[in-house]
Amino acid sequence: MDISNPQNKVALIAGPTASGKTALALHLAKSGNFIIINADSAQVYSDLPILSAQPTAEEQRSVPHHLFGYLDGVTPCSAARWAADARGVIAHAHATGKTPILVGGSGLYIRTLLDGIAPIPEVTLELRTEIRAMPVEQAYAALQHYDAPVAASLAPTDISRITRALEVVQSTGRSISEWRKSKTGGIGDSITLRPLLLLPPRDWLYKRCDNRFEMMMERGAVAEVEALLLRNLPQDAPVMRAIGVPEISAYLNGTLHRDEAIARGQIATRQYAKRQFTWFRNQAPIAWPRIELEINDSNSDNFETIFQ
RNA sequence: GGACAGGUGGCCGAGUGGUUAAAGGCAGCAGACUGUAAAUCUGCCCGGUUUUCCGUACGCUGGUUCGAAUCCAGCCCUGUCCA
Repeated sequence: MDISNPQNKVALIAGPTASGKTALALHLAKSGNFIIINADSAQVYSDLPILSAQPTAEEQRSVPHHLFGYLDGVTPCSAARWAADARGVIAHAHATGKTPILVGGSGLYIRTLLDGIAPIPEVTLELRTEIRAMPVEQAYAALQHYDAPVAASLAPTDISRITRALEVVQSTGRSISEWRKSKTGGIGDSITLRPLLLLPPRDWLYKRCDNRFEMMMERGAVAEVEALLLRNLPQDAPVMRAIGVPEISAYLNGTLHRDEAIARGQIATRQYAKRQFTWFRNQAPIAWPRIELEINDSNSDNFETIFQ
């Protein structure tokens, strides 16, 4: 245990996209010996600094930032992968007397870091690719055959969960529901968490989503997607489905006009914010403080209590 | 001025006499959520406190019919074409 940081404090600022997390974290981080750690599943990729709304290079220089753009788009991230990486960064921060601030909107990632996750062995790329190539009906039928109870618990249309359950039984010979009876790797019990959930007014949030996407378009999002497309990554790679990539791709290949691409990108952003809102509102521990205010420069200081 | 085409629920768009509160899609709202989660999926979605209930509804007005979004007449509006 490190004497300079006896409490192993970890701050967390979570909330939907465009809720002002990044700015708030940066603002608060400047007041002390902090580092900022990304907790967003799209901001991990180096291919999308603009479209995934990573802090600017300048911002990243003002305070140490970690796990932003640290993976190449060919490497799909996962909750477990990110959690392991975050664990390492946090341990190092604590060892050097710094307090990490986790900032992000990926609820599952954050939960995995804190609570751990089922210790399921890595699934081979071959099997995974094979299973993901299956149409839903076929995948569901296969799951009914290999793991009927889990199949029964899932909607026959839920391709994402069906394929995961299927790849797990097929590669380990054991039901995913069995695996899930245990969780490993969570650090929640060994740290002092200072969480803060940002759940601002909906109309304010949506306006910011709209503005943000337009700003991205003006600041190079198109060129970013253009470069990404040249890489010919698989369509289902996480980077390829980041908000804005499909919309801007459609614009680039002439399927959509610029205005339509923007409108759709804005809608996708808002819908995503909405989903995150629902996640944090209902999935996060009730004890976590919820801030239902609009975050801005004039009230940011009020949240310094998060670090006390 | 004339000829066609068309006006459907917030938007797009099916429906051409009853089984239609009106397919489907979009947007919106609510929810789920353990390894690609910026993913994936579910419910609601004209109004009325639940309903096999009531009201209102397919440009407007009137008509035909047991019954009309669907047929007829007139009017208004939109698009394309001819003048």
